Amino acid sequence: MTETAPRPTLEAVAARAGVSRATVSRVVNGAHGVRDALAERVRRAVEELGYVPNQAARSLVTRRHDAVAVVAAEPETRVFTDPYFAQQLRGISKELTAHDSQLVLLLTEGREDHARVGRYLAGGHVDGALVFSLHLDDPLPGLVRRAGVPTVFGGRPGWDDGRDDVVYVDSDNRGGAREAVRHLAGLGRTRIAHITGPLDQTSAVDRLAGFRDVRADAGPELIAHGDFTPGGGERAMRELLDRCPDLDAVFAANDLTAAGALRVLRERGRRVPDDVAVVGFDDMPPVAEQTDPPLTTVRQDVEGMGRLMARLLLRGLDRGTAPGDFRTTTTDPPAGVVLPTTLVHRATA
Amino acid sequence: MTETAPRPTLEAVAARAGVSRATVSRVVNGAHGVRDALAERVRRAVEELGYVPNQAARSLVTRRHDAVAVVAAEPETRVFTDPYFAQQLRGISKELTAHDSQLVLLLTEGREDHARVGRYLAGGHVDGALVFSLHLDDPLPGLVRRAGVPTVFGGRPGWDDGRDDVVYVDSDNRGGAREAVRHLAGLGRTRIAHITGPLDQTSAVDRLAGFRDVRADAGPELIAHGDFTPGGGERAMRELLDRCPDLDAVFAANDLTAAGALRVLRERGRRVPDDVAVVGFDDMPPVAEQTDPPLTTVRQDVEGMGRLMARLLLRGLDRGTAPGDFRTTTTDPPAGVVLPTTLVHRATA
DNA sequence: GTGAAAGCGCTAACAC
DNA sequence: GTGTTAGCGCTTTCAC
Repeated sequence: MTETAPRPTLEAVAARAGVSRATVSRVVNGAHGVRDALAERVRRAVEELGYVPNQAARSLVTRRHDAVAVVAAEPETRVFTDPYFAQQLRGISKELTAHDSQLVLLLTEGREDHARVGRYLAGGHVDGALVFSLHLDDPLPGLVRRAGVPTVFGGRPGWDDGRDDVVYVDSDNRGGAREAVRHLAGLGRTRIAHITGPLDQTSAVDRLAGFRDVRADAGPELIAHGDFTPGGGERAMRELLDRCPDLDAVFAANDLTAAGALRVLRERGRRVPDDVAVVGFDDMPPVAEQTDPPLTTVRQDVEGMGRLMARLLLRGLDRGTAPGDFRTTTTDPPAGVVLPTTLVHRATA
Repeated sequence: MTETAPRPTLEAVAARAGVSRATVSRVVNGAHGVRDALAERVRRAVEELGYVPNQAARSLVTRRHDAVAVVAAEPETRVFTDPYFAQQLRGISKELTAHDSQLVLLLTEGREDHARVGRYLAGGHVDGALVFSLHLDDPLPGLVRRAGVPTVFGGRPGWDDGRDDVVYVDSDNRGGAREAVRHLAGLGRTRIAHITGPLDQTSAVDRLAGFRDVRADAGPELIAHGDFTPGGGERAMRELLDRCPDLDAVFAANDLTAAGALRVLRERGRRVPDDVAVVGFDDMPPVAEQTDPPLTTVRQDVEGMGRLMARLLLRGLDRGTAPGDFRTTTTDPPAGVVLPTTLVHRATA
């Protein structure tokens, strides 16, 4: 893997093809207005020399990089075990590929990583950034703003920064939650409980809000806090059953939580959905379809969210205007795009 | 996220601080030999202007990028669901961070991605690459070689390319397998079977070789092919039991395979380890500890492998010599580094 | 249509 | 110690 051999430059190709650097540049960049014969000669020289443009030199003058950073906090390798993230990334990847842009994944594990990522972004390696602002107090949003890189967020960011020109893509967490709870109510359930997600994430906050929209009168005994994990779901479900043995429905903040809740319900001898109906959120295939019984849940199009994030970013870049400037354009797309959710009926409600 | 404001340049900082560009450069790069007073003035100017060095310009002259690419084939989002990969990545990440180098994860989903990744690597964005050569026929190794970037491989690459200066880090798959099988033999087992991994990966090939080293006389009826998944393990185990109902031990090519095998053994009424002893490979905590009974398995230090890969690459870069050149140096570290494995005794053997 | 020349922002000799 | 200067490899006016 040695090959410290000096790469050929534009100059070398020009010499070999017997043309000027300008002409080679035109051919390499697919510009028009170069006579076919010449273009062919240039292409052959490129081929023979194995010429590859030096991106640093190119970026220095064009200020474009054809690369987009995806910044993800990676606490405890979670990013890699979370199918949610993988799906979103796949959507992003597809869109960027179509645009011939390179995806650069930047992981942050700790505070010291933040500085490095900040430098990387500000240093002009990428045209823009896609950021998952996982928590309300996440330093990432501030960091990318300071880096001055066009950015689109995945999930509504907390109001940590005062600006309202933040571009983000989110699911209709609140609306989806409402639909779930209404469905439960429509089934005739009257004592509907909610197991929340970690309330330092807007998605969890919004789902709780949706629950409250429909059950404004729900007492605190019907709400238990989870953390988006099965373990959290189990704990919360036990709490709920202890406080409220006669509950007849549960809206869990996500599928994993619901899976944990189902386990506890079975363990306590409650039949699902006869005694207690359950609805989840996410519709992660490996989870929702595998629960026993299969989970009724709110589906969000995670891959679509990823794709849309990338599209918004690229669109902004193409216009030569940062995404944040959308609102000032005539078409005026909203700064935040919220994707609809759909209720998927399976066996638990 | 607007901020199309032009970034300040070295020039601007120099002007503000009333010094030359060279001096600013020295201060910014932490060089010695700048009088404190001046350095302080420069630092203030940097601060006030919010100056961040333009990496493209810097790389253009230094030919360094302080970034390393990790190239991973991502078939079916597998990379993200595989704890093995996550662990390795964590090791890499730690080492790079310590060296103040940025990790850039390049995912490839299809053939068209390969060309883009090739361009990215050859385009001079990174100082080196860490590549997981998953399969024997993987195009990635050839691709990075053509890109001419110093590279270290994770796992022994197949002999697809004729060069022997390939640097790689691997576990002692063969030795570990031998130890596993010897342990089984030491238990007095005489009909020891093996469930292989996918034989287009060298790790699977090597583990099979280790098995054969100890049981050269094992007939083909004692070997079944798996694919490193629980499902494959189940299928292979059924085959083995059908062909060879009296087998008394199984060496599975990895933990997931072993987990599948255990399920089938239970289903068929075989007691583990009394009737059939089982040993796995990997010691992935979430898998090996959770099987019923807990799995005896061969542990490999995956995070350590990742760390070592990064270290080898960085060491080569620091010397100004590509890793492949190690063999020509006096210290002469081997091109391939093989990490030892250890047998972890739990309940299945 | 093609070439010449002027930089993009930075570092590294080399003078002073 | 500090400044001056010459590029790194490329794109892009602007002449021809």
